[in-house]
Amino acid sequence: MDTLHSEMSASHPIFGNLHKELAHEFNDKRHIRFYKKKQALYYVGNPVIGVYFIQSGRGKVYKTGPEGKQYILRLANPQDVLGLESIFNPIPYFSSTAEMVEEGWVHLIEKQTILKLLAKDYTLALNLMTSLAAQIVSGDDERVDLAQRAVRERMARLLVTLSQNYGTKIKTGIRLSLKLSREDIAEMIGTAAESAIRLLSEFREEKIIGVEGKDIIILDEARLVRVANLNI
Amino acid sequence: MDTLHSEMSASHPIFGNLHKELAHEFNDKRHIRFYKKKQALYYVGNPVIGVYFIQSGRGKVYKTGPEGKQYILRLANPQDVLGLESIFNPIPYFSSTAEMVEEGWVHLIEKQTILKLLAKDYTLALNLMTSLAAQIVSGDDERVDLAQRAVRERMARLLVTLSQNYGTKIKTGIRLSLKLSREDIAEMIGTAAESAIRLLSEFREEKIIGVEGKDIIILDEARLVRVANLNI
DNA sequence: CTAAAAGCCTGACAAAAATCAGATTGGATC
DNA sequence: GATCCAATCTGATTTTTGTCAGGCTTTTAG
Repeated sequence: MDTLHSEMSASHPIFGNLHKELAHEFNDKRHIRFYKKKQALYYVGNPVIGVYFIQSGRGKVYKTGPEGKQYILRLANPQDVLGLESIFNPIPYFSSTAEMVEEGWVHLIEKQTILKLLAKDYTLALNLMTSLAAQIVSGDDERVDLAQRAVRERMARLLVTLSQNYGTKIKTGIRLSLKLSREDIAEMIGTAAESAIRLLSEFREEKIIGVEGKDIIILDEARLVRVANLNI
Repeated sequence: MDTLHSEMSASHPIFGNLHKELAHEFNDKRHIRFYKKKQALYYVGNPVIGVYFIQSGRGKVYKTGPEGKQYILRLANPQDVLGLESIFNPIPYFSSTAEMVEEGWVHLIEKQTILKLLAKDYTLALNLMTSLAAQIVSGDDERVDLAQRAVRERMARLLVTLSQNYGTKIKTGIRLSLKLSREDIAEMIGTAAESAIRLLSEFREEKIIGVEGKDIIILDEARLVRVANLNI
């Protein structure tokens, strides 16, 4: 099957630009597996095995707070790598849980494979550090948002970010076909599901977005950016 | 002067364990400078020059939110390195601002020095990734806190964390001699200064802490941990 | 197909925290 | 020591957001 034999793309932000032989070694060492929706890649507290490369489908990484409520730290698209922070963290257990939001094929790359290749190719180290650094910077931004912005702003900002990363242009605007529940959306901005629902209804009444089942259509992106109060 | 000629410790989490010759090269390439209280090491948006190693004194790293209010992302002790996430972030500008809270000596290690040494010693890359990963994990924890915990819990948690990292044991408890204003404290947990003051007064009435000027004495750590609702 | 469950939505109310206003203290400066 | 300015503190009020309760709709499972 095609999916099983595909090589890692040369232009990939982490695994691209590696020496030919290393790239091949990488491909030999991968374990590939199909995950269903809601199936976990790894659980918080479990021993770290390696990192997960999403070939198809979508994942989410979350932590559970004191009252048992999830907080979604990041979403993962095809080509994204999950669990990086855990393999380098001194504590050898996963610091979060990852599960699929949409089913798909996922490669497991074992920790020792990464470490072995790291020692051989300096490019991989640089790529990994770049990826980790980007994760820190976006996490820092989100912390400022959580600390200082109202829920309405955070929701607007989330929709803007999601539409940039996962949206597809259609005649009337930008379509978001993420299979996220209202609860998931609420958990991405740290609010109650009811508040998230209310806000989406408000945005709908204000003609900023349209809703078609689970899909959200961004109708007035400029307005949304204004609500998000982003100074980009 | 002693301070100027000290070598980087062999046991340092980032610069320790390097090959002898590299360690020496490192020491040659450092720029060392004295910074006064409130003096900035770098500003958000400025081009990245390198990373900053705190030899003595204390620093804080912060971002400014939409209403001009600061959010303090992390404090830095002697031996800590600031600006790592910015030198590997693809965008070549600092993503935050860093300034001294207490005066001290700080080494600037230029970006190209780091990159050059990285290519030669795989240990440095591992150390750096470990440091970045730890930063991600603690940032993730704080995001969950901001999203799901009440201000009172966050304040308790902050005091616990600060006492662990910066506290000194005295007869009556643990003394925190950070020169932080109430506003600074509020900005570390994302609340208004008034709320922070009120909470500290509450804790004082409840005999959980004592206040002597800017110093805070943790009188009842067990109780504080309970208020923080930490499941460690 | 039908029942049961899960998810979505809305209103009413309660709680948490921000804002505003003013009083008091403390430290720096002359 | 007297004065000024900033930081701290407290109370009153408003705003925001969470919680609870109930109805409706869509999926899922048998």
